[in-house]
Amino acid sequence: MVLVMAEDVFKALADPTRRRILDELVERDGQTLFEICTRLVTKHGLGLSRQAISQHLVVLESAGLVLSRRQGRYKFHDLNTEPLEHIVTRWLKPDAPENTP
Amino acid sequence: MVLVMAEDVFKALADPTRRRILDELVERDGQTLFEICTRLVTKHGLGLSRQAISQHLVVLESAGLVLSRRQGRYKFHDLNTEPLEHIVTRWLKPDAPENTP
DNA sequence: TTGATAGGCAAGTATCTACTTGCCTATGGT
DNA sequence: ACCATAGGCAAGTAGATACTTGCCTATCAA
Repeated sequence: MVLVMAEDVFKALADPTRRRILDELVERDGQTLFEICTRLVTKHGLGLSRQAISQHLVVLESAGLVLSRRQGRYKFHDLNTEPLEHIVTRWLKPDAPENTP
Repeated sequence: MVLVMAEDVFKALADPTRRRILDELVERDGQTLFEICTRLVTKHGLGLSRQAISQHLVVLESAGLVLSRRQGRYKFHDLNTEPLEHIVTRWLKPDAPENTP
């Protein structure tokens, strides 16, 4: 497993296009780059090139928010919500029961 | 109440210095700009000007993560964790977590 | 093989963002 | 009144970031 800093997670979430990509993967997991591209363009009206999406996926992977598995000439992308569950509790007061360590 | 977009919250959290400021406010609420400045410098070794911190506080306020109350020539800053509780659940599956492996 | 598909690499650009510097206003103490 | 403190405003700058364009490799199907 690759060591993922909270830094990377926050930076990955800072971009609206990357958040859209996560939205896409929540709706349908295991999409390829081209699938994500076409769905972002058609459903959200984003006029972005394939490379732009590809670079966003690299950022999301570095943050651990997306896991990819190669299969032939296809590369499928899966959402990984595990990094999301820790980053926010950092500032939540320990009075809430779900935040107590 | 000011309308706060999720966009602003994510952008506010993207900067490490702003996250440090939130850490400071978790530890001690109601600090002034100068208090935050000195504590960031002494405790975290950040060599930042007062204006830098001031501008960060503006961003945090716009995101709704910090609430400020003016009192004479002092302006006290309080942490508001309310925006943090919604932004992450966006990508967590709506059904019960951790029960479907 | 050839050709089409899926994806990656690298350089260039344009915009954004964090930070500084200098000057300004307002409040409180003496 | 004076002056120090607390903070804000605005312009400028250096670096980061999102996006494009062009070319390249790899896989599969005919």
